[in-house]
Amino acid sequence: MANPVYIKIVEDIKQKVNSAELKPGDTVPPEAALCKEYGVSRMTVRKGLAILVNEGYIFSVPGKGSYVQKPEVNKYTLLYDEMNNPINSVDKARLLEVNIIMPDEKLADELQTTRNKHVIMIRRLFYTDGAPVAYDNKYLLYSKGMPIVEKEIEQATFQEMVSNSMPIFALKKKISISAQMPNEEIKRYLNIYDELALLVVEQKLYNNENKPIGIGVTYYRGDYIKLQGYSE
Amino acid sequence: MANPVYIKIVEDIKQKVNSAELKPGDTVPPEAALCKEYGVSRMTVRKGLAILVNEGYIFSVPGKGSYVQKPEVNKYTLLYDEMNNPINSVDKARLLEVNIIMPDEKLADELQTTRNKHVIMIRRLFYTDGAPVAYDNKYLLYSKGMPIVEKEIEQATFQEMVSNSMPIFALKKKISISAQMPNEEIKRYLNIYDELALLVVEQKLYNNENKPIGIGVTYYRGDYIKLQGYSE
DNA sequence: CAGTGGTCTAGACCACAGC
DNA sequence: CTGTGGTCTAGACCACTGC
Repeated sequence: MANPVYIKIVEDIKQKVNSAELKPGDTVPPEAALCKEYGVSRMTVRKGLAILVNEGYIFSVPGKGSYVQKPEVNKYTLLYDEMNNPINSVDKARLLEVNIIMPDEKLADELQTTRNKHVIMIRRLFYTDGAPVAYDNKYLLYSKGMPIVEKEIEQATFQEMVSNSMPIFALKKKISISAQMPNEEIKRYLNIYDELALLVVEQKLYNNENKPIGIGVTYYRGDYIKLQGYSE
Repeated sequence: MANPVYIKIVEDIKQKVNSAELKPGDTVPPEAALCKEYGVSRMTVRKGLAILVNEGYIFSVPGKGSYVQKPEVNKYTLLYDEMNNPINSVDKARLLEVNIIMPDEKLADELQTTRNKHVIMIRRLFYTDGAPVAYDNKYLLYSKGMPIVEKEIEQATFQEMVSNSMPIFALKKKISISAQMPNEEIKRYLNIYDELALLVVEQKLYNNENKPIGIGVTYYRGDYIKLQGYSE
């Protein structure tokens, strides 16, 4: 028993929850009671409860007590890297086009900017074993320090493209995943002759004031990519 | 400034990280220094640092110090509910088949069971506005207390199917997402006459000893579903 | 050895719930 | 009012690191 006391408290309560001895909505014994039960000071008990709060097992209401939380059954941790996925990896990227453009109305709207502000457009192809596996299209609000040198852009992930002008920690991202059929242009780029589905991943990057700074769509050959996630 | 001191400490350090004044790998000032700087006791400083550890900003090494963490750029929180997604919801489910079967070798292997153990097979269709939008296929290890009453199964999510026999908190889940073309059977079920891609979501459920207790695959019409996630 | 973080105590005062 | 959780103190001892 090298474990600290608060870990014991955490494990005991987890076990009670997992065995349904404590059900969602039930009250956890008050801190004072746990102090007595384990013969420890209140700070030690609170450290244990803090861990349970963090892991989503319980929540506390000041003045009332601590309660067993309803589990968040629909939340998963998804691992997504533009150029690496569990069944395949991009080994080469080729720049099709990089341009500074004025956004059309739809794009200006999505980026919460105006039509007279510069936007960098990047179009790339990703390759695995010499074969094109994904078509990638990004739009970035132009700001100083951005890489517009082709060499720098070619192999960069979305994060890396903006990280020159802002620290990566301040980035918020949204992602949305869907399945589509390829249009003629994408069929050409990805050498698709038969029927093949695309996995489409849209990314939107925001700064820490929640202003969008870039959007991107990557179209993956369905036989190339598999995204994976987990919960607990 | 109604905020407690430790929140102030958290915000100050976050700001330093976000502004690149502290870069990944840099040392955070030792606790004793922060105590002096803020004129508070060590426990208060430690509470602040604990939050930063939890949020992935820093990590601590006993005997050495605390360091700024490299951000986990590839982790997203994905919201996935079999019957609800951001652009649509299932309003009706129809049971195609429920059966107790003996698994073939591949299935027995995936469920880490043997071919003489009972497995429940469930096949369903999900509907939105009267039209079929997804075909769902699940295999559950049979255990006592499981719902094999058709009424109960029809509208149940994967979690709910097993929650009678085990508390939902003890569930671990893996999910994998891909895009495929429908086969003839699925085309029939989902009324697909043209070219339409499927978004395929595989789920695998484990108990808290990491033994698989069920696997399921749901085939969604690509024009029906969009999965969404976020980071930060 | 001194400096670091990890654990823990035995108090304190506060704001808030509910009676 | 009592009981609850939230914040905070001023110490303590430990194990580990690096010199």
